[in-house]
Amino acid sequence: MRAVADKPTLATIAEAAGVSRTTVSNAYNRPDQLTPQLRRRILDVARRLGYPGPDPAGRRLRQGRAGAVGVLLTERLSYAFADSAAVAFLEGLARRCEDAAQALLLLPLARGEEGAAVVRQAAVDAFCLYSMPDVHPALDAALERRVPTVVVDAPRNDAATFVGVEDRVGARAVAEHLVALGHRRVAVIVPTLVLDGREGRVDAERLKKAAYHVDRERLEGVREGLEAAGIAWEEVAIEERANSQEAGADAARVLLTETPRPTALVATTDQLALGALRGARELGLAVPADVSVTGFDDIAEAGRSQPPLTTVRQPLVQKGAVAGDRLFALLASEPAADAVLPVELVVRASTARPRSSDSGDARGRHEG
Amino acid sequence: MRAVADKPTLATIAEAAGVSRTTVSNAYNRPDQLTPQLRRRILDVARRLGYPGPDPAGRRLRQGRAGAVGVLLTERLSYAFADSAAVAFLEGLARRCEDAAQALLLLPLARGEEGAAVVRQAAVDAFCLYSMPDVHPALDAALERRVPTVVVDAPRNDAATFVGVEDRVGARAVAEHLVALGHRRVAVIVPTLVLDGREGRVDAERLKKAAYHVDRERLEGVREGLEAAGIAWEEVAIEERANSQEAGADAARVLLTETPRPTALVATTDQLALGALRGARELGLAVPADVSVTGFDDIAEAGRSQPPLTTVRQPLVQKGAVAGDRLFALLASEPAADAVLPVELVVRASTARPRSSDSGDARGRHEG
DNA sequence: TTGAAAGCGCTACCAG
DNA sequence: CTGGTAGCGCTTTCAA
Repeated sequence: MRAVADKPTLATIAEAAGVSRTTVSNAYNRPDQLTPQLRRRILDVARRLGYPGPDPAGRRLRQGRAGAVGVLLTERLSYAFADSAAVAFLEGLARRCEDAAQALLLLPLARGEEGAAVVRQAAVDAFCLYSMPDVHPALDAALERRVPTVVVDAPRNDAATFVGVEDRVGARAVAEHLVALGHRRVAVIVPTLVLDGREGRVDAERLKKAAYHVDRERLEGVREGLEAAGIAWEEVAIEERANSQEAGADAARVLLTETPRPTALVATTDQLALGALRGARELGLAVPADVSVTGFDDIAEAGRSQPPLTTVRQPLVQKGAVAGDRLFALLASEPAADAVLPVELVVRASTARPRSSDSGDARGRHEG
Repeated sequence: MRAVADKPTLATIAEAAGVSRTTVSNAYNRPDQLTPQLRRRILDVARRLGYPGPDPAGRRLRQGRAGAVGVLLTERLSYAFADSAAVAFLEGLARRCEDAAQALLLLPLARGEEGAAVVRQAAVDAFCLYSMPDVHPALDAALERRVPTVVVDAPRNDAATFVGVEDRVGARAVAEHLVALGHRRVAVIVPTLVLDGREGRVDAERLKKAAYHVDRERLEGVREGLEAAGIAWEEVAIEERANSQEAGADAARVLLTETPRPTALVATTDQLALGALRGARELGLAVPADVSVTGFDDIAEAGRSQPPLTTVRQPLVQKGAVAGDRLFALLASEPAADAVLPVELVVRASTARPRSSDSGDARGRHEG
């Protein structure tokens, strides 16, 4: 007497239906290989015994394909969902996955060895690494798996196809735009540069430790744009904050209550910029009359804020779609070239000439 | 001579290192079971041979656990990422998954048999079904898997734990709020009710076909609130649109150019309501002076719009976290009771008394 | 159209 | 601390 309590398997059904395991398997996966009546009979037996269909684990092992793409997002998975840019990227990637009937395995990214273990054990055919820090155990673990891998934004790696945007070009364009308007006293707000999550003023040493390629590029772009106009980078105040609107507002409050007050705030993400807009308003400052504010990314909300945000548009959804294209090309053993997508300065109403009394930075020198 | 080109497996490494497969396995999974030197030697051999570590598929089969939770989102996966409410839900769910070191397998939801196949083949330990239509092949496929399952929002099912919110209560509160302000001519905007994606005016027949429990509940709540004030439900105009701001603006333009013009627009999602705000503005109508607008969900943007949106707050992130709690309780063979989370009417600046000339619906009768 | 045999790559168990 | 054995549940030949 066999134990009825055991979970039924293909063999259970085969025996109960008086056919071979092959036939049961075919009933599920190749309906054309057996008569409809037999198929029906087998499926009925399966239902009666509570058989949930062929166990994916067995099939996976046998077929050698997982049917899923692994995704590593920046750092904490839950943070990614609070970041419009990451979500828009996922939207694009998901479109391609839908077309290919592939699932998206989002991996939780614990710091340290544990995070690496999750990646090593992930049942995936490929990896998509989105905006990861330069060094991270999970990153190495993914690369060691030697499956087709696409890196989005960072870090660039010989073993993986790269998809990114012209971060530096965009940031420089923002700086040049402000300079052209006559701004000389510019302050910068960036998302936390290092995994320690520290917030506050960024000094040269801290800058060197910046863990994300994207942050470094955008800062470098701003620097190029300002220095080209003869503005000393060392004197530009940089505040780092968690990448949220609340934090952006806080950074703006800090920067805008310093003397001399900056005439322009360059945030390297729209989230921070939208927060800065609010922070300025809370101080009773008008944007752009009292202070100009710029962002980066052009998330949907950037075009709807009051005032609408001057920012750098990067094709977020398209970036996800391109990453998906590259991934599936790789999976099909086709070549997948790196892609660097163009950005575009979008001038809206959050930037304007500084008040004439504010232009130049002479007063700043006096008070400094 | 064995083919060197073959992908290395545990056995390959074991042979090359002159140890058993067990020992190699232990080197990866139970470092404390062998001397550091031996472990190091084995790992070196593995690296040299390009062995990417134990294949997850084999382990899965052996251990019987997948290490992932399957998620089915509404309809198209890519649409979900464009829906702030769904994204906030995912944020909450992701938090719990991180804590449990479980991955999130997002399944692409093709219509028809193909969609069901994806679900049947998904390597997961549990399912979370988020706001699915009443009938969908993938839904049945998930339930047939007989793994722990949590249904969020809909459809309620005996085989799964339910997590939802007081949709009807919230919608009724909105209607009562408007009625209390003196509104009599109210029009409604809902997301597309049926999977055919049709947009436009909703008649009684169409209403009966509504595929989503949430939509039905919210409409029912509005109806209750209006009828309690003696407003005839049959005369309330209902427009259905894709759940985007653009579509909401379009619906508002249609409704607000009809005669008599409604004095209040009730949208059953914030996305639609935010669009309606814009639609009204584009017609040169002031909110709330000329027309009141309400939403549902209280997504982040609802508090930042111009004017800030009167809406019903549902705890989106918390809903995801609770779903995760239930899921992991189920996985631990613990009881997991249904949860219906409370909602709260949040009155902001998008609602006000109608102009005195507009109050009552007498004029409407004349013109109709 | 059906069935028998042969593993896919791994880990749990138990004996040394 | 190490190794041999025995499957996990499935699909894919190939032969009948």
